Amino acid sequence: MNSVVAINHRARSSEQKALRRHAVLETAEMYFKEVGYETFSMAQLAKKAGLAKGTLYLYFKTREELFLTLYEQSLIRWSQTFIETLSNTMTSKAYAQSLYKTTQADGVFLPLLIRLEHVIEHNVSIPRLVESKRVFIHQVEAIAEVTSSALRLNTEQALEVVKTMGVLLIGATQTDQSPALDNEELPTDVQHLITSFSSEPLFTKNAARIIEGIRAEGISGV
Amino acid sequence: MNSVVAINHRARSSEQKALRRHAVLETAEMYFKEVGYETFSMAQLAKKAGLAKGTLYLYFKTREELFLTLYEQSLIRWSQTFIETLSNTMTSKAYAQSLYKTTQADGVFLPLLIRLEHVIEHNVSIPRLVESKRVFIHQVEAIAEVTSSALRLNTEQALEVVKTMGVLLIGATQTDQSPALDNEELPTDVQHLITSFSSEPLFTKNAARIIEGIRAEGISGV
DNA sequence: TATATAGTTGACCGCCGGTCATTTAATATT
DNA sequence: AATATTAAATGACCGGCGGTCAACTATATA
Repeated sequence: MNSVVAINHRARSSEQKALRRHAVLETAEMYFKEVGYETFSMAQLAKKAGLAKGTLYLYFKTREELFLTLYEQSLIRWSQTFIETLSNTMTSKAYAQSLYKTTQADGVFLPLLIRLEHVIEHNVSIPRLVESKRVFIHQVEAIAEVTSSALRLNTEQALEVVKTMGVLLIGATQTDQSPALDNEELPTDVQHLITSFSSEPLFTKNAARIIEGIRAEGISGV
Repeated sequence: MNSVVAINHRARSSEQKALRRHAVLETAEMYFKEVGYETFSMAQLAKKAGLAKGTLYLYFKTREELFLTLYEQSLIRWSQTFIETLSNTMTSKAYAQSLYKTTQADGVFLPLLIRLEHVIEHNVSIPRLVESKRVFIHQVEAIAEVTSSALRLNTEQALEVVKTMGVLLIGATQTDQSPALDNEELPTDVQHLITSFSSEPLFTKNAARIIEGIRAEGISGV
């Protein structure tokens, strides 16, 4: 039940506070993976972390600032993982597949990315938002640099690819968020619709089209 | 305050009930345009509609079923508008621009589309969900048919274009959902980021790339 | 006018995110 | 060792949420 193992009693030094904050984030991530964004409650998190609800608000101003922190962590974590999968010469398809696969493997990144702009950012202080955007800029630039050599594009093109992949990813994985209707309670026409919106081919096919489009524009000088 | 003009007293016939339901939906749409999805409350809606809260639940099982209905209405409305803008021979760019412009013009369609799969569909009965999916299928097919002649693509290609445009639209307009920070309280690097994610060029550029990609695949027989 | 039917109501429920006076553990001072 | 000081932690409390349902009452019928 109690996931706060680092500190048993009061956190006094800033070091101890950082540890406690970290422990809360770990518990929150586990809990989030269990129940998802909408069901996640601060009272439940407090219980799971072995703290009182009020204590959570000593470490995070709002529920959304907590989620923004989780998002940042997952963005950084995923970026590193993705970059490690990139080699010096790749096809657009291989690039897109690796991007898709690594985002899917991280159980936190995509669900938070999808909710970032229309939910999470709306209950967060402006300085905190600015800080988060800067983390985003930094990660995008890091990915763009490796993308440049992976796909043999100039810096500008690589940057556009990375930004566009993010956009496409959000759109393509939207369908994965539908309620799980494992059983065969759906009529065949609707089942067919759902399979035709399968996110994996939807993403990889169009990612390749976009990358090739950007590459072609670079050649012709558009 | 009271937007229910059609019926002053009890709705007894199924006709009157339909009228009242319709009046509630109209009030809900106005109210939604005012405050958006997260702030929208059933108690406030009841007040604005001049009804008791409990009465709303005679016409809609849940808040989400109400939103699903608003979404369906806006989908149908937008589809018709969009189809009317299509001519028999268009460039990919003109097609994409018209699609973008018409969705932006409808203040309800996009905000609900974005929340459809990960919020709205999760508190809705399965029969109602199936019904909604069928409306979606029908609209997609109608748009695909006109798209086919507008972009000179075969049926299959046109269908893929329409589905993909939806995905891209959701991704590209994500940034528009960020909190409005009109003033100059943001540092220039973050401002630059935001403008570089401007949804209009993001959508139209990549829409054109994807359409041309699909067209090219058709020619080469991929 | 009396009765039956069914549309409407709003007090009520459990739970939410968030607050803050109070408690109390850990440190500093004597 | 005893005491004073500090601030981390607490949890009762707040307003508001989506949703429910016994009671009420407007209307149609007899």
